Amino acid sequence: MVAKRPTKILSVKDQIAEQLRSDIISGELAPNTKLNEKELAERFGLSRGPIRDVILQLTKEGLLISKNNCGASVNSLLDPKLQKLMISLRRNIELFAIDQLKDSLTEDDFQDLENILTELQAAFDNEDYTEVTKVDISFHNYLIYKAGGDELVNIWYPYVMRMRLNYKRLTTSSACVDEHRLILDALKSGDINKAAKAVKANIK
Amino acid sequence: MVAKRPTKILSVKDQIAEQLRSDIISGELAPNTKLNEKELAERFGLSRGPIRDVILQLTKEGLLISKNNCGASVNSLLDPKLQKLMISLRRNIELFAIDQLKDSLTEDDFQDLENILTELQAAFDNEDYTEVTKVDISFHNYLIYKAGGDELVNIWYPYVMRMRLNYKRLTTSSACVDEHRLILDALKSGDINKAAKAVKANIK
DNA sequence: CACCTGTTTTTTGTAAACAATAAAACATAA
DNA sequence: TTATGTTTTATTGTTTACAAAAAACAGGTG
Repeated sequence: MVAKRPTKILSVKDQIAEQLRSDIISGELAPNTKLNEKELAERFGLSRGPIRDVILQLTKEGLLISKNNCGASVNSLLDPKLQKLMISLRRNIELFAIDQLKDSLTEDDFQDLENILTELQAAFDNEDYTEVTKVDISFHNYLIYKAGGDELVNIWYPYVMRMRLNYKRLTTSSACVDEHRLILDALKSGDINKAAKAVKANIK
Repeated sequence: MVAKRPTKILSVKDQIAEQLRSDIISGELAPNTKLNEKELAERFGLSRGPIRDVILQLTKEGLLISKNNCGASVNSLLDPKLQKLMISLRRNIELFAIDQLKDSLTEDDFQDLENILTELQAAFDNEDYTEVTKVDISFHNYLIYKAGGDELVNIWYPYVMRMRLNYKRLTTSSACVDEHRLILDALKSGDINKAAKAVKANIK
């Protein structure tokens, strides 16, 4: 049998979560917007059960905020102090990942990362900034997962999402692509310090 | 009207979550134990709905691990590398909290913290180590909440719980009380550096 | 005996009805 | 007009029933 890259199967809930995250990141769902379970259920053609699960999940990720018997709404922007803390925490995690990956990245990995960069550039060219954000995240996610699996992704992901809330309008400059190019090239050349520097420069 | 400290009202789900956390921390629910929704529902005298919510919540906290259509089980111990990372992250958060609290702690706060220390000592004397853990956490939680509210607590809490999994059997030494005493005294004297040092020494 | 295959059983995922709580609208009295 | 208390409405929390998936089991085949 041919070795095939496993195609990612997403559960219903994961797909809905993904969609809501996009809506929040894109600004379609502005901070403090109240989410109505019934409406969401109708929108996605489901019952309220799975919707409630997704809401709980996004609440734990910090994108939503829920109060007992009062429903959930889109969280507001982070206090600047907390945002600085989060940047520091996320850097800490990503630098850890880089360090772990020192010698374990294969040619296949580099190819995957190259492909992601291509997608990133394409998203820019299409001016699809929601997609840019998603691809950007997927680049980092690739490294984080490779370094620490689901466990590490789970502690990292909330920071990324929470921070994105604060950067609604991504600086449209394609500096984003360049920054990730720097990271990838440093990794390819095996220069960990350079990679670490590039990562630090990218997370801000 | 007399100023009264607001009594904490816990939702049904929060109480169940609390109980399950205790069971996991105490070791009653060992790593890799599979949780059955129906059994849990019967144990707590509820239907499966709220139980599922709690399971999802504890999964996000890292105490449980869930797979689609396969249920949830108690998470296993952290890889030592990841544990080191988590210690570093948690220190980062708690040092931030100390820094924020520099000038904002009141006499009431100090009294509250003193009371917690008294509870901690009492739990030790009773050799109720599950309670010790809970009170220990509540001490830190007090500071974290004071410094950054629910937002900060939410990013901090998972680290604490996840780390506790690794320290099943708390070193029974009452050094724990002393360590927290050091933190509190440093805070009282307004010596931030000393407080920071004491916190670092306590998180390990 | 190992291995595969189809069936039964158990468990989780989803849907829909019901109960309880909170928000809103309204009426009443100071 | 404002404040308070009541009724109505809307929304969330919970239960129950049903559908789908996974696990356990049994029988047949090499």
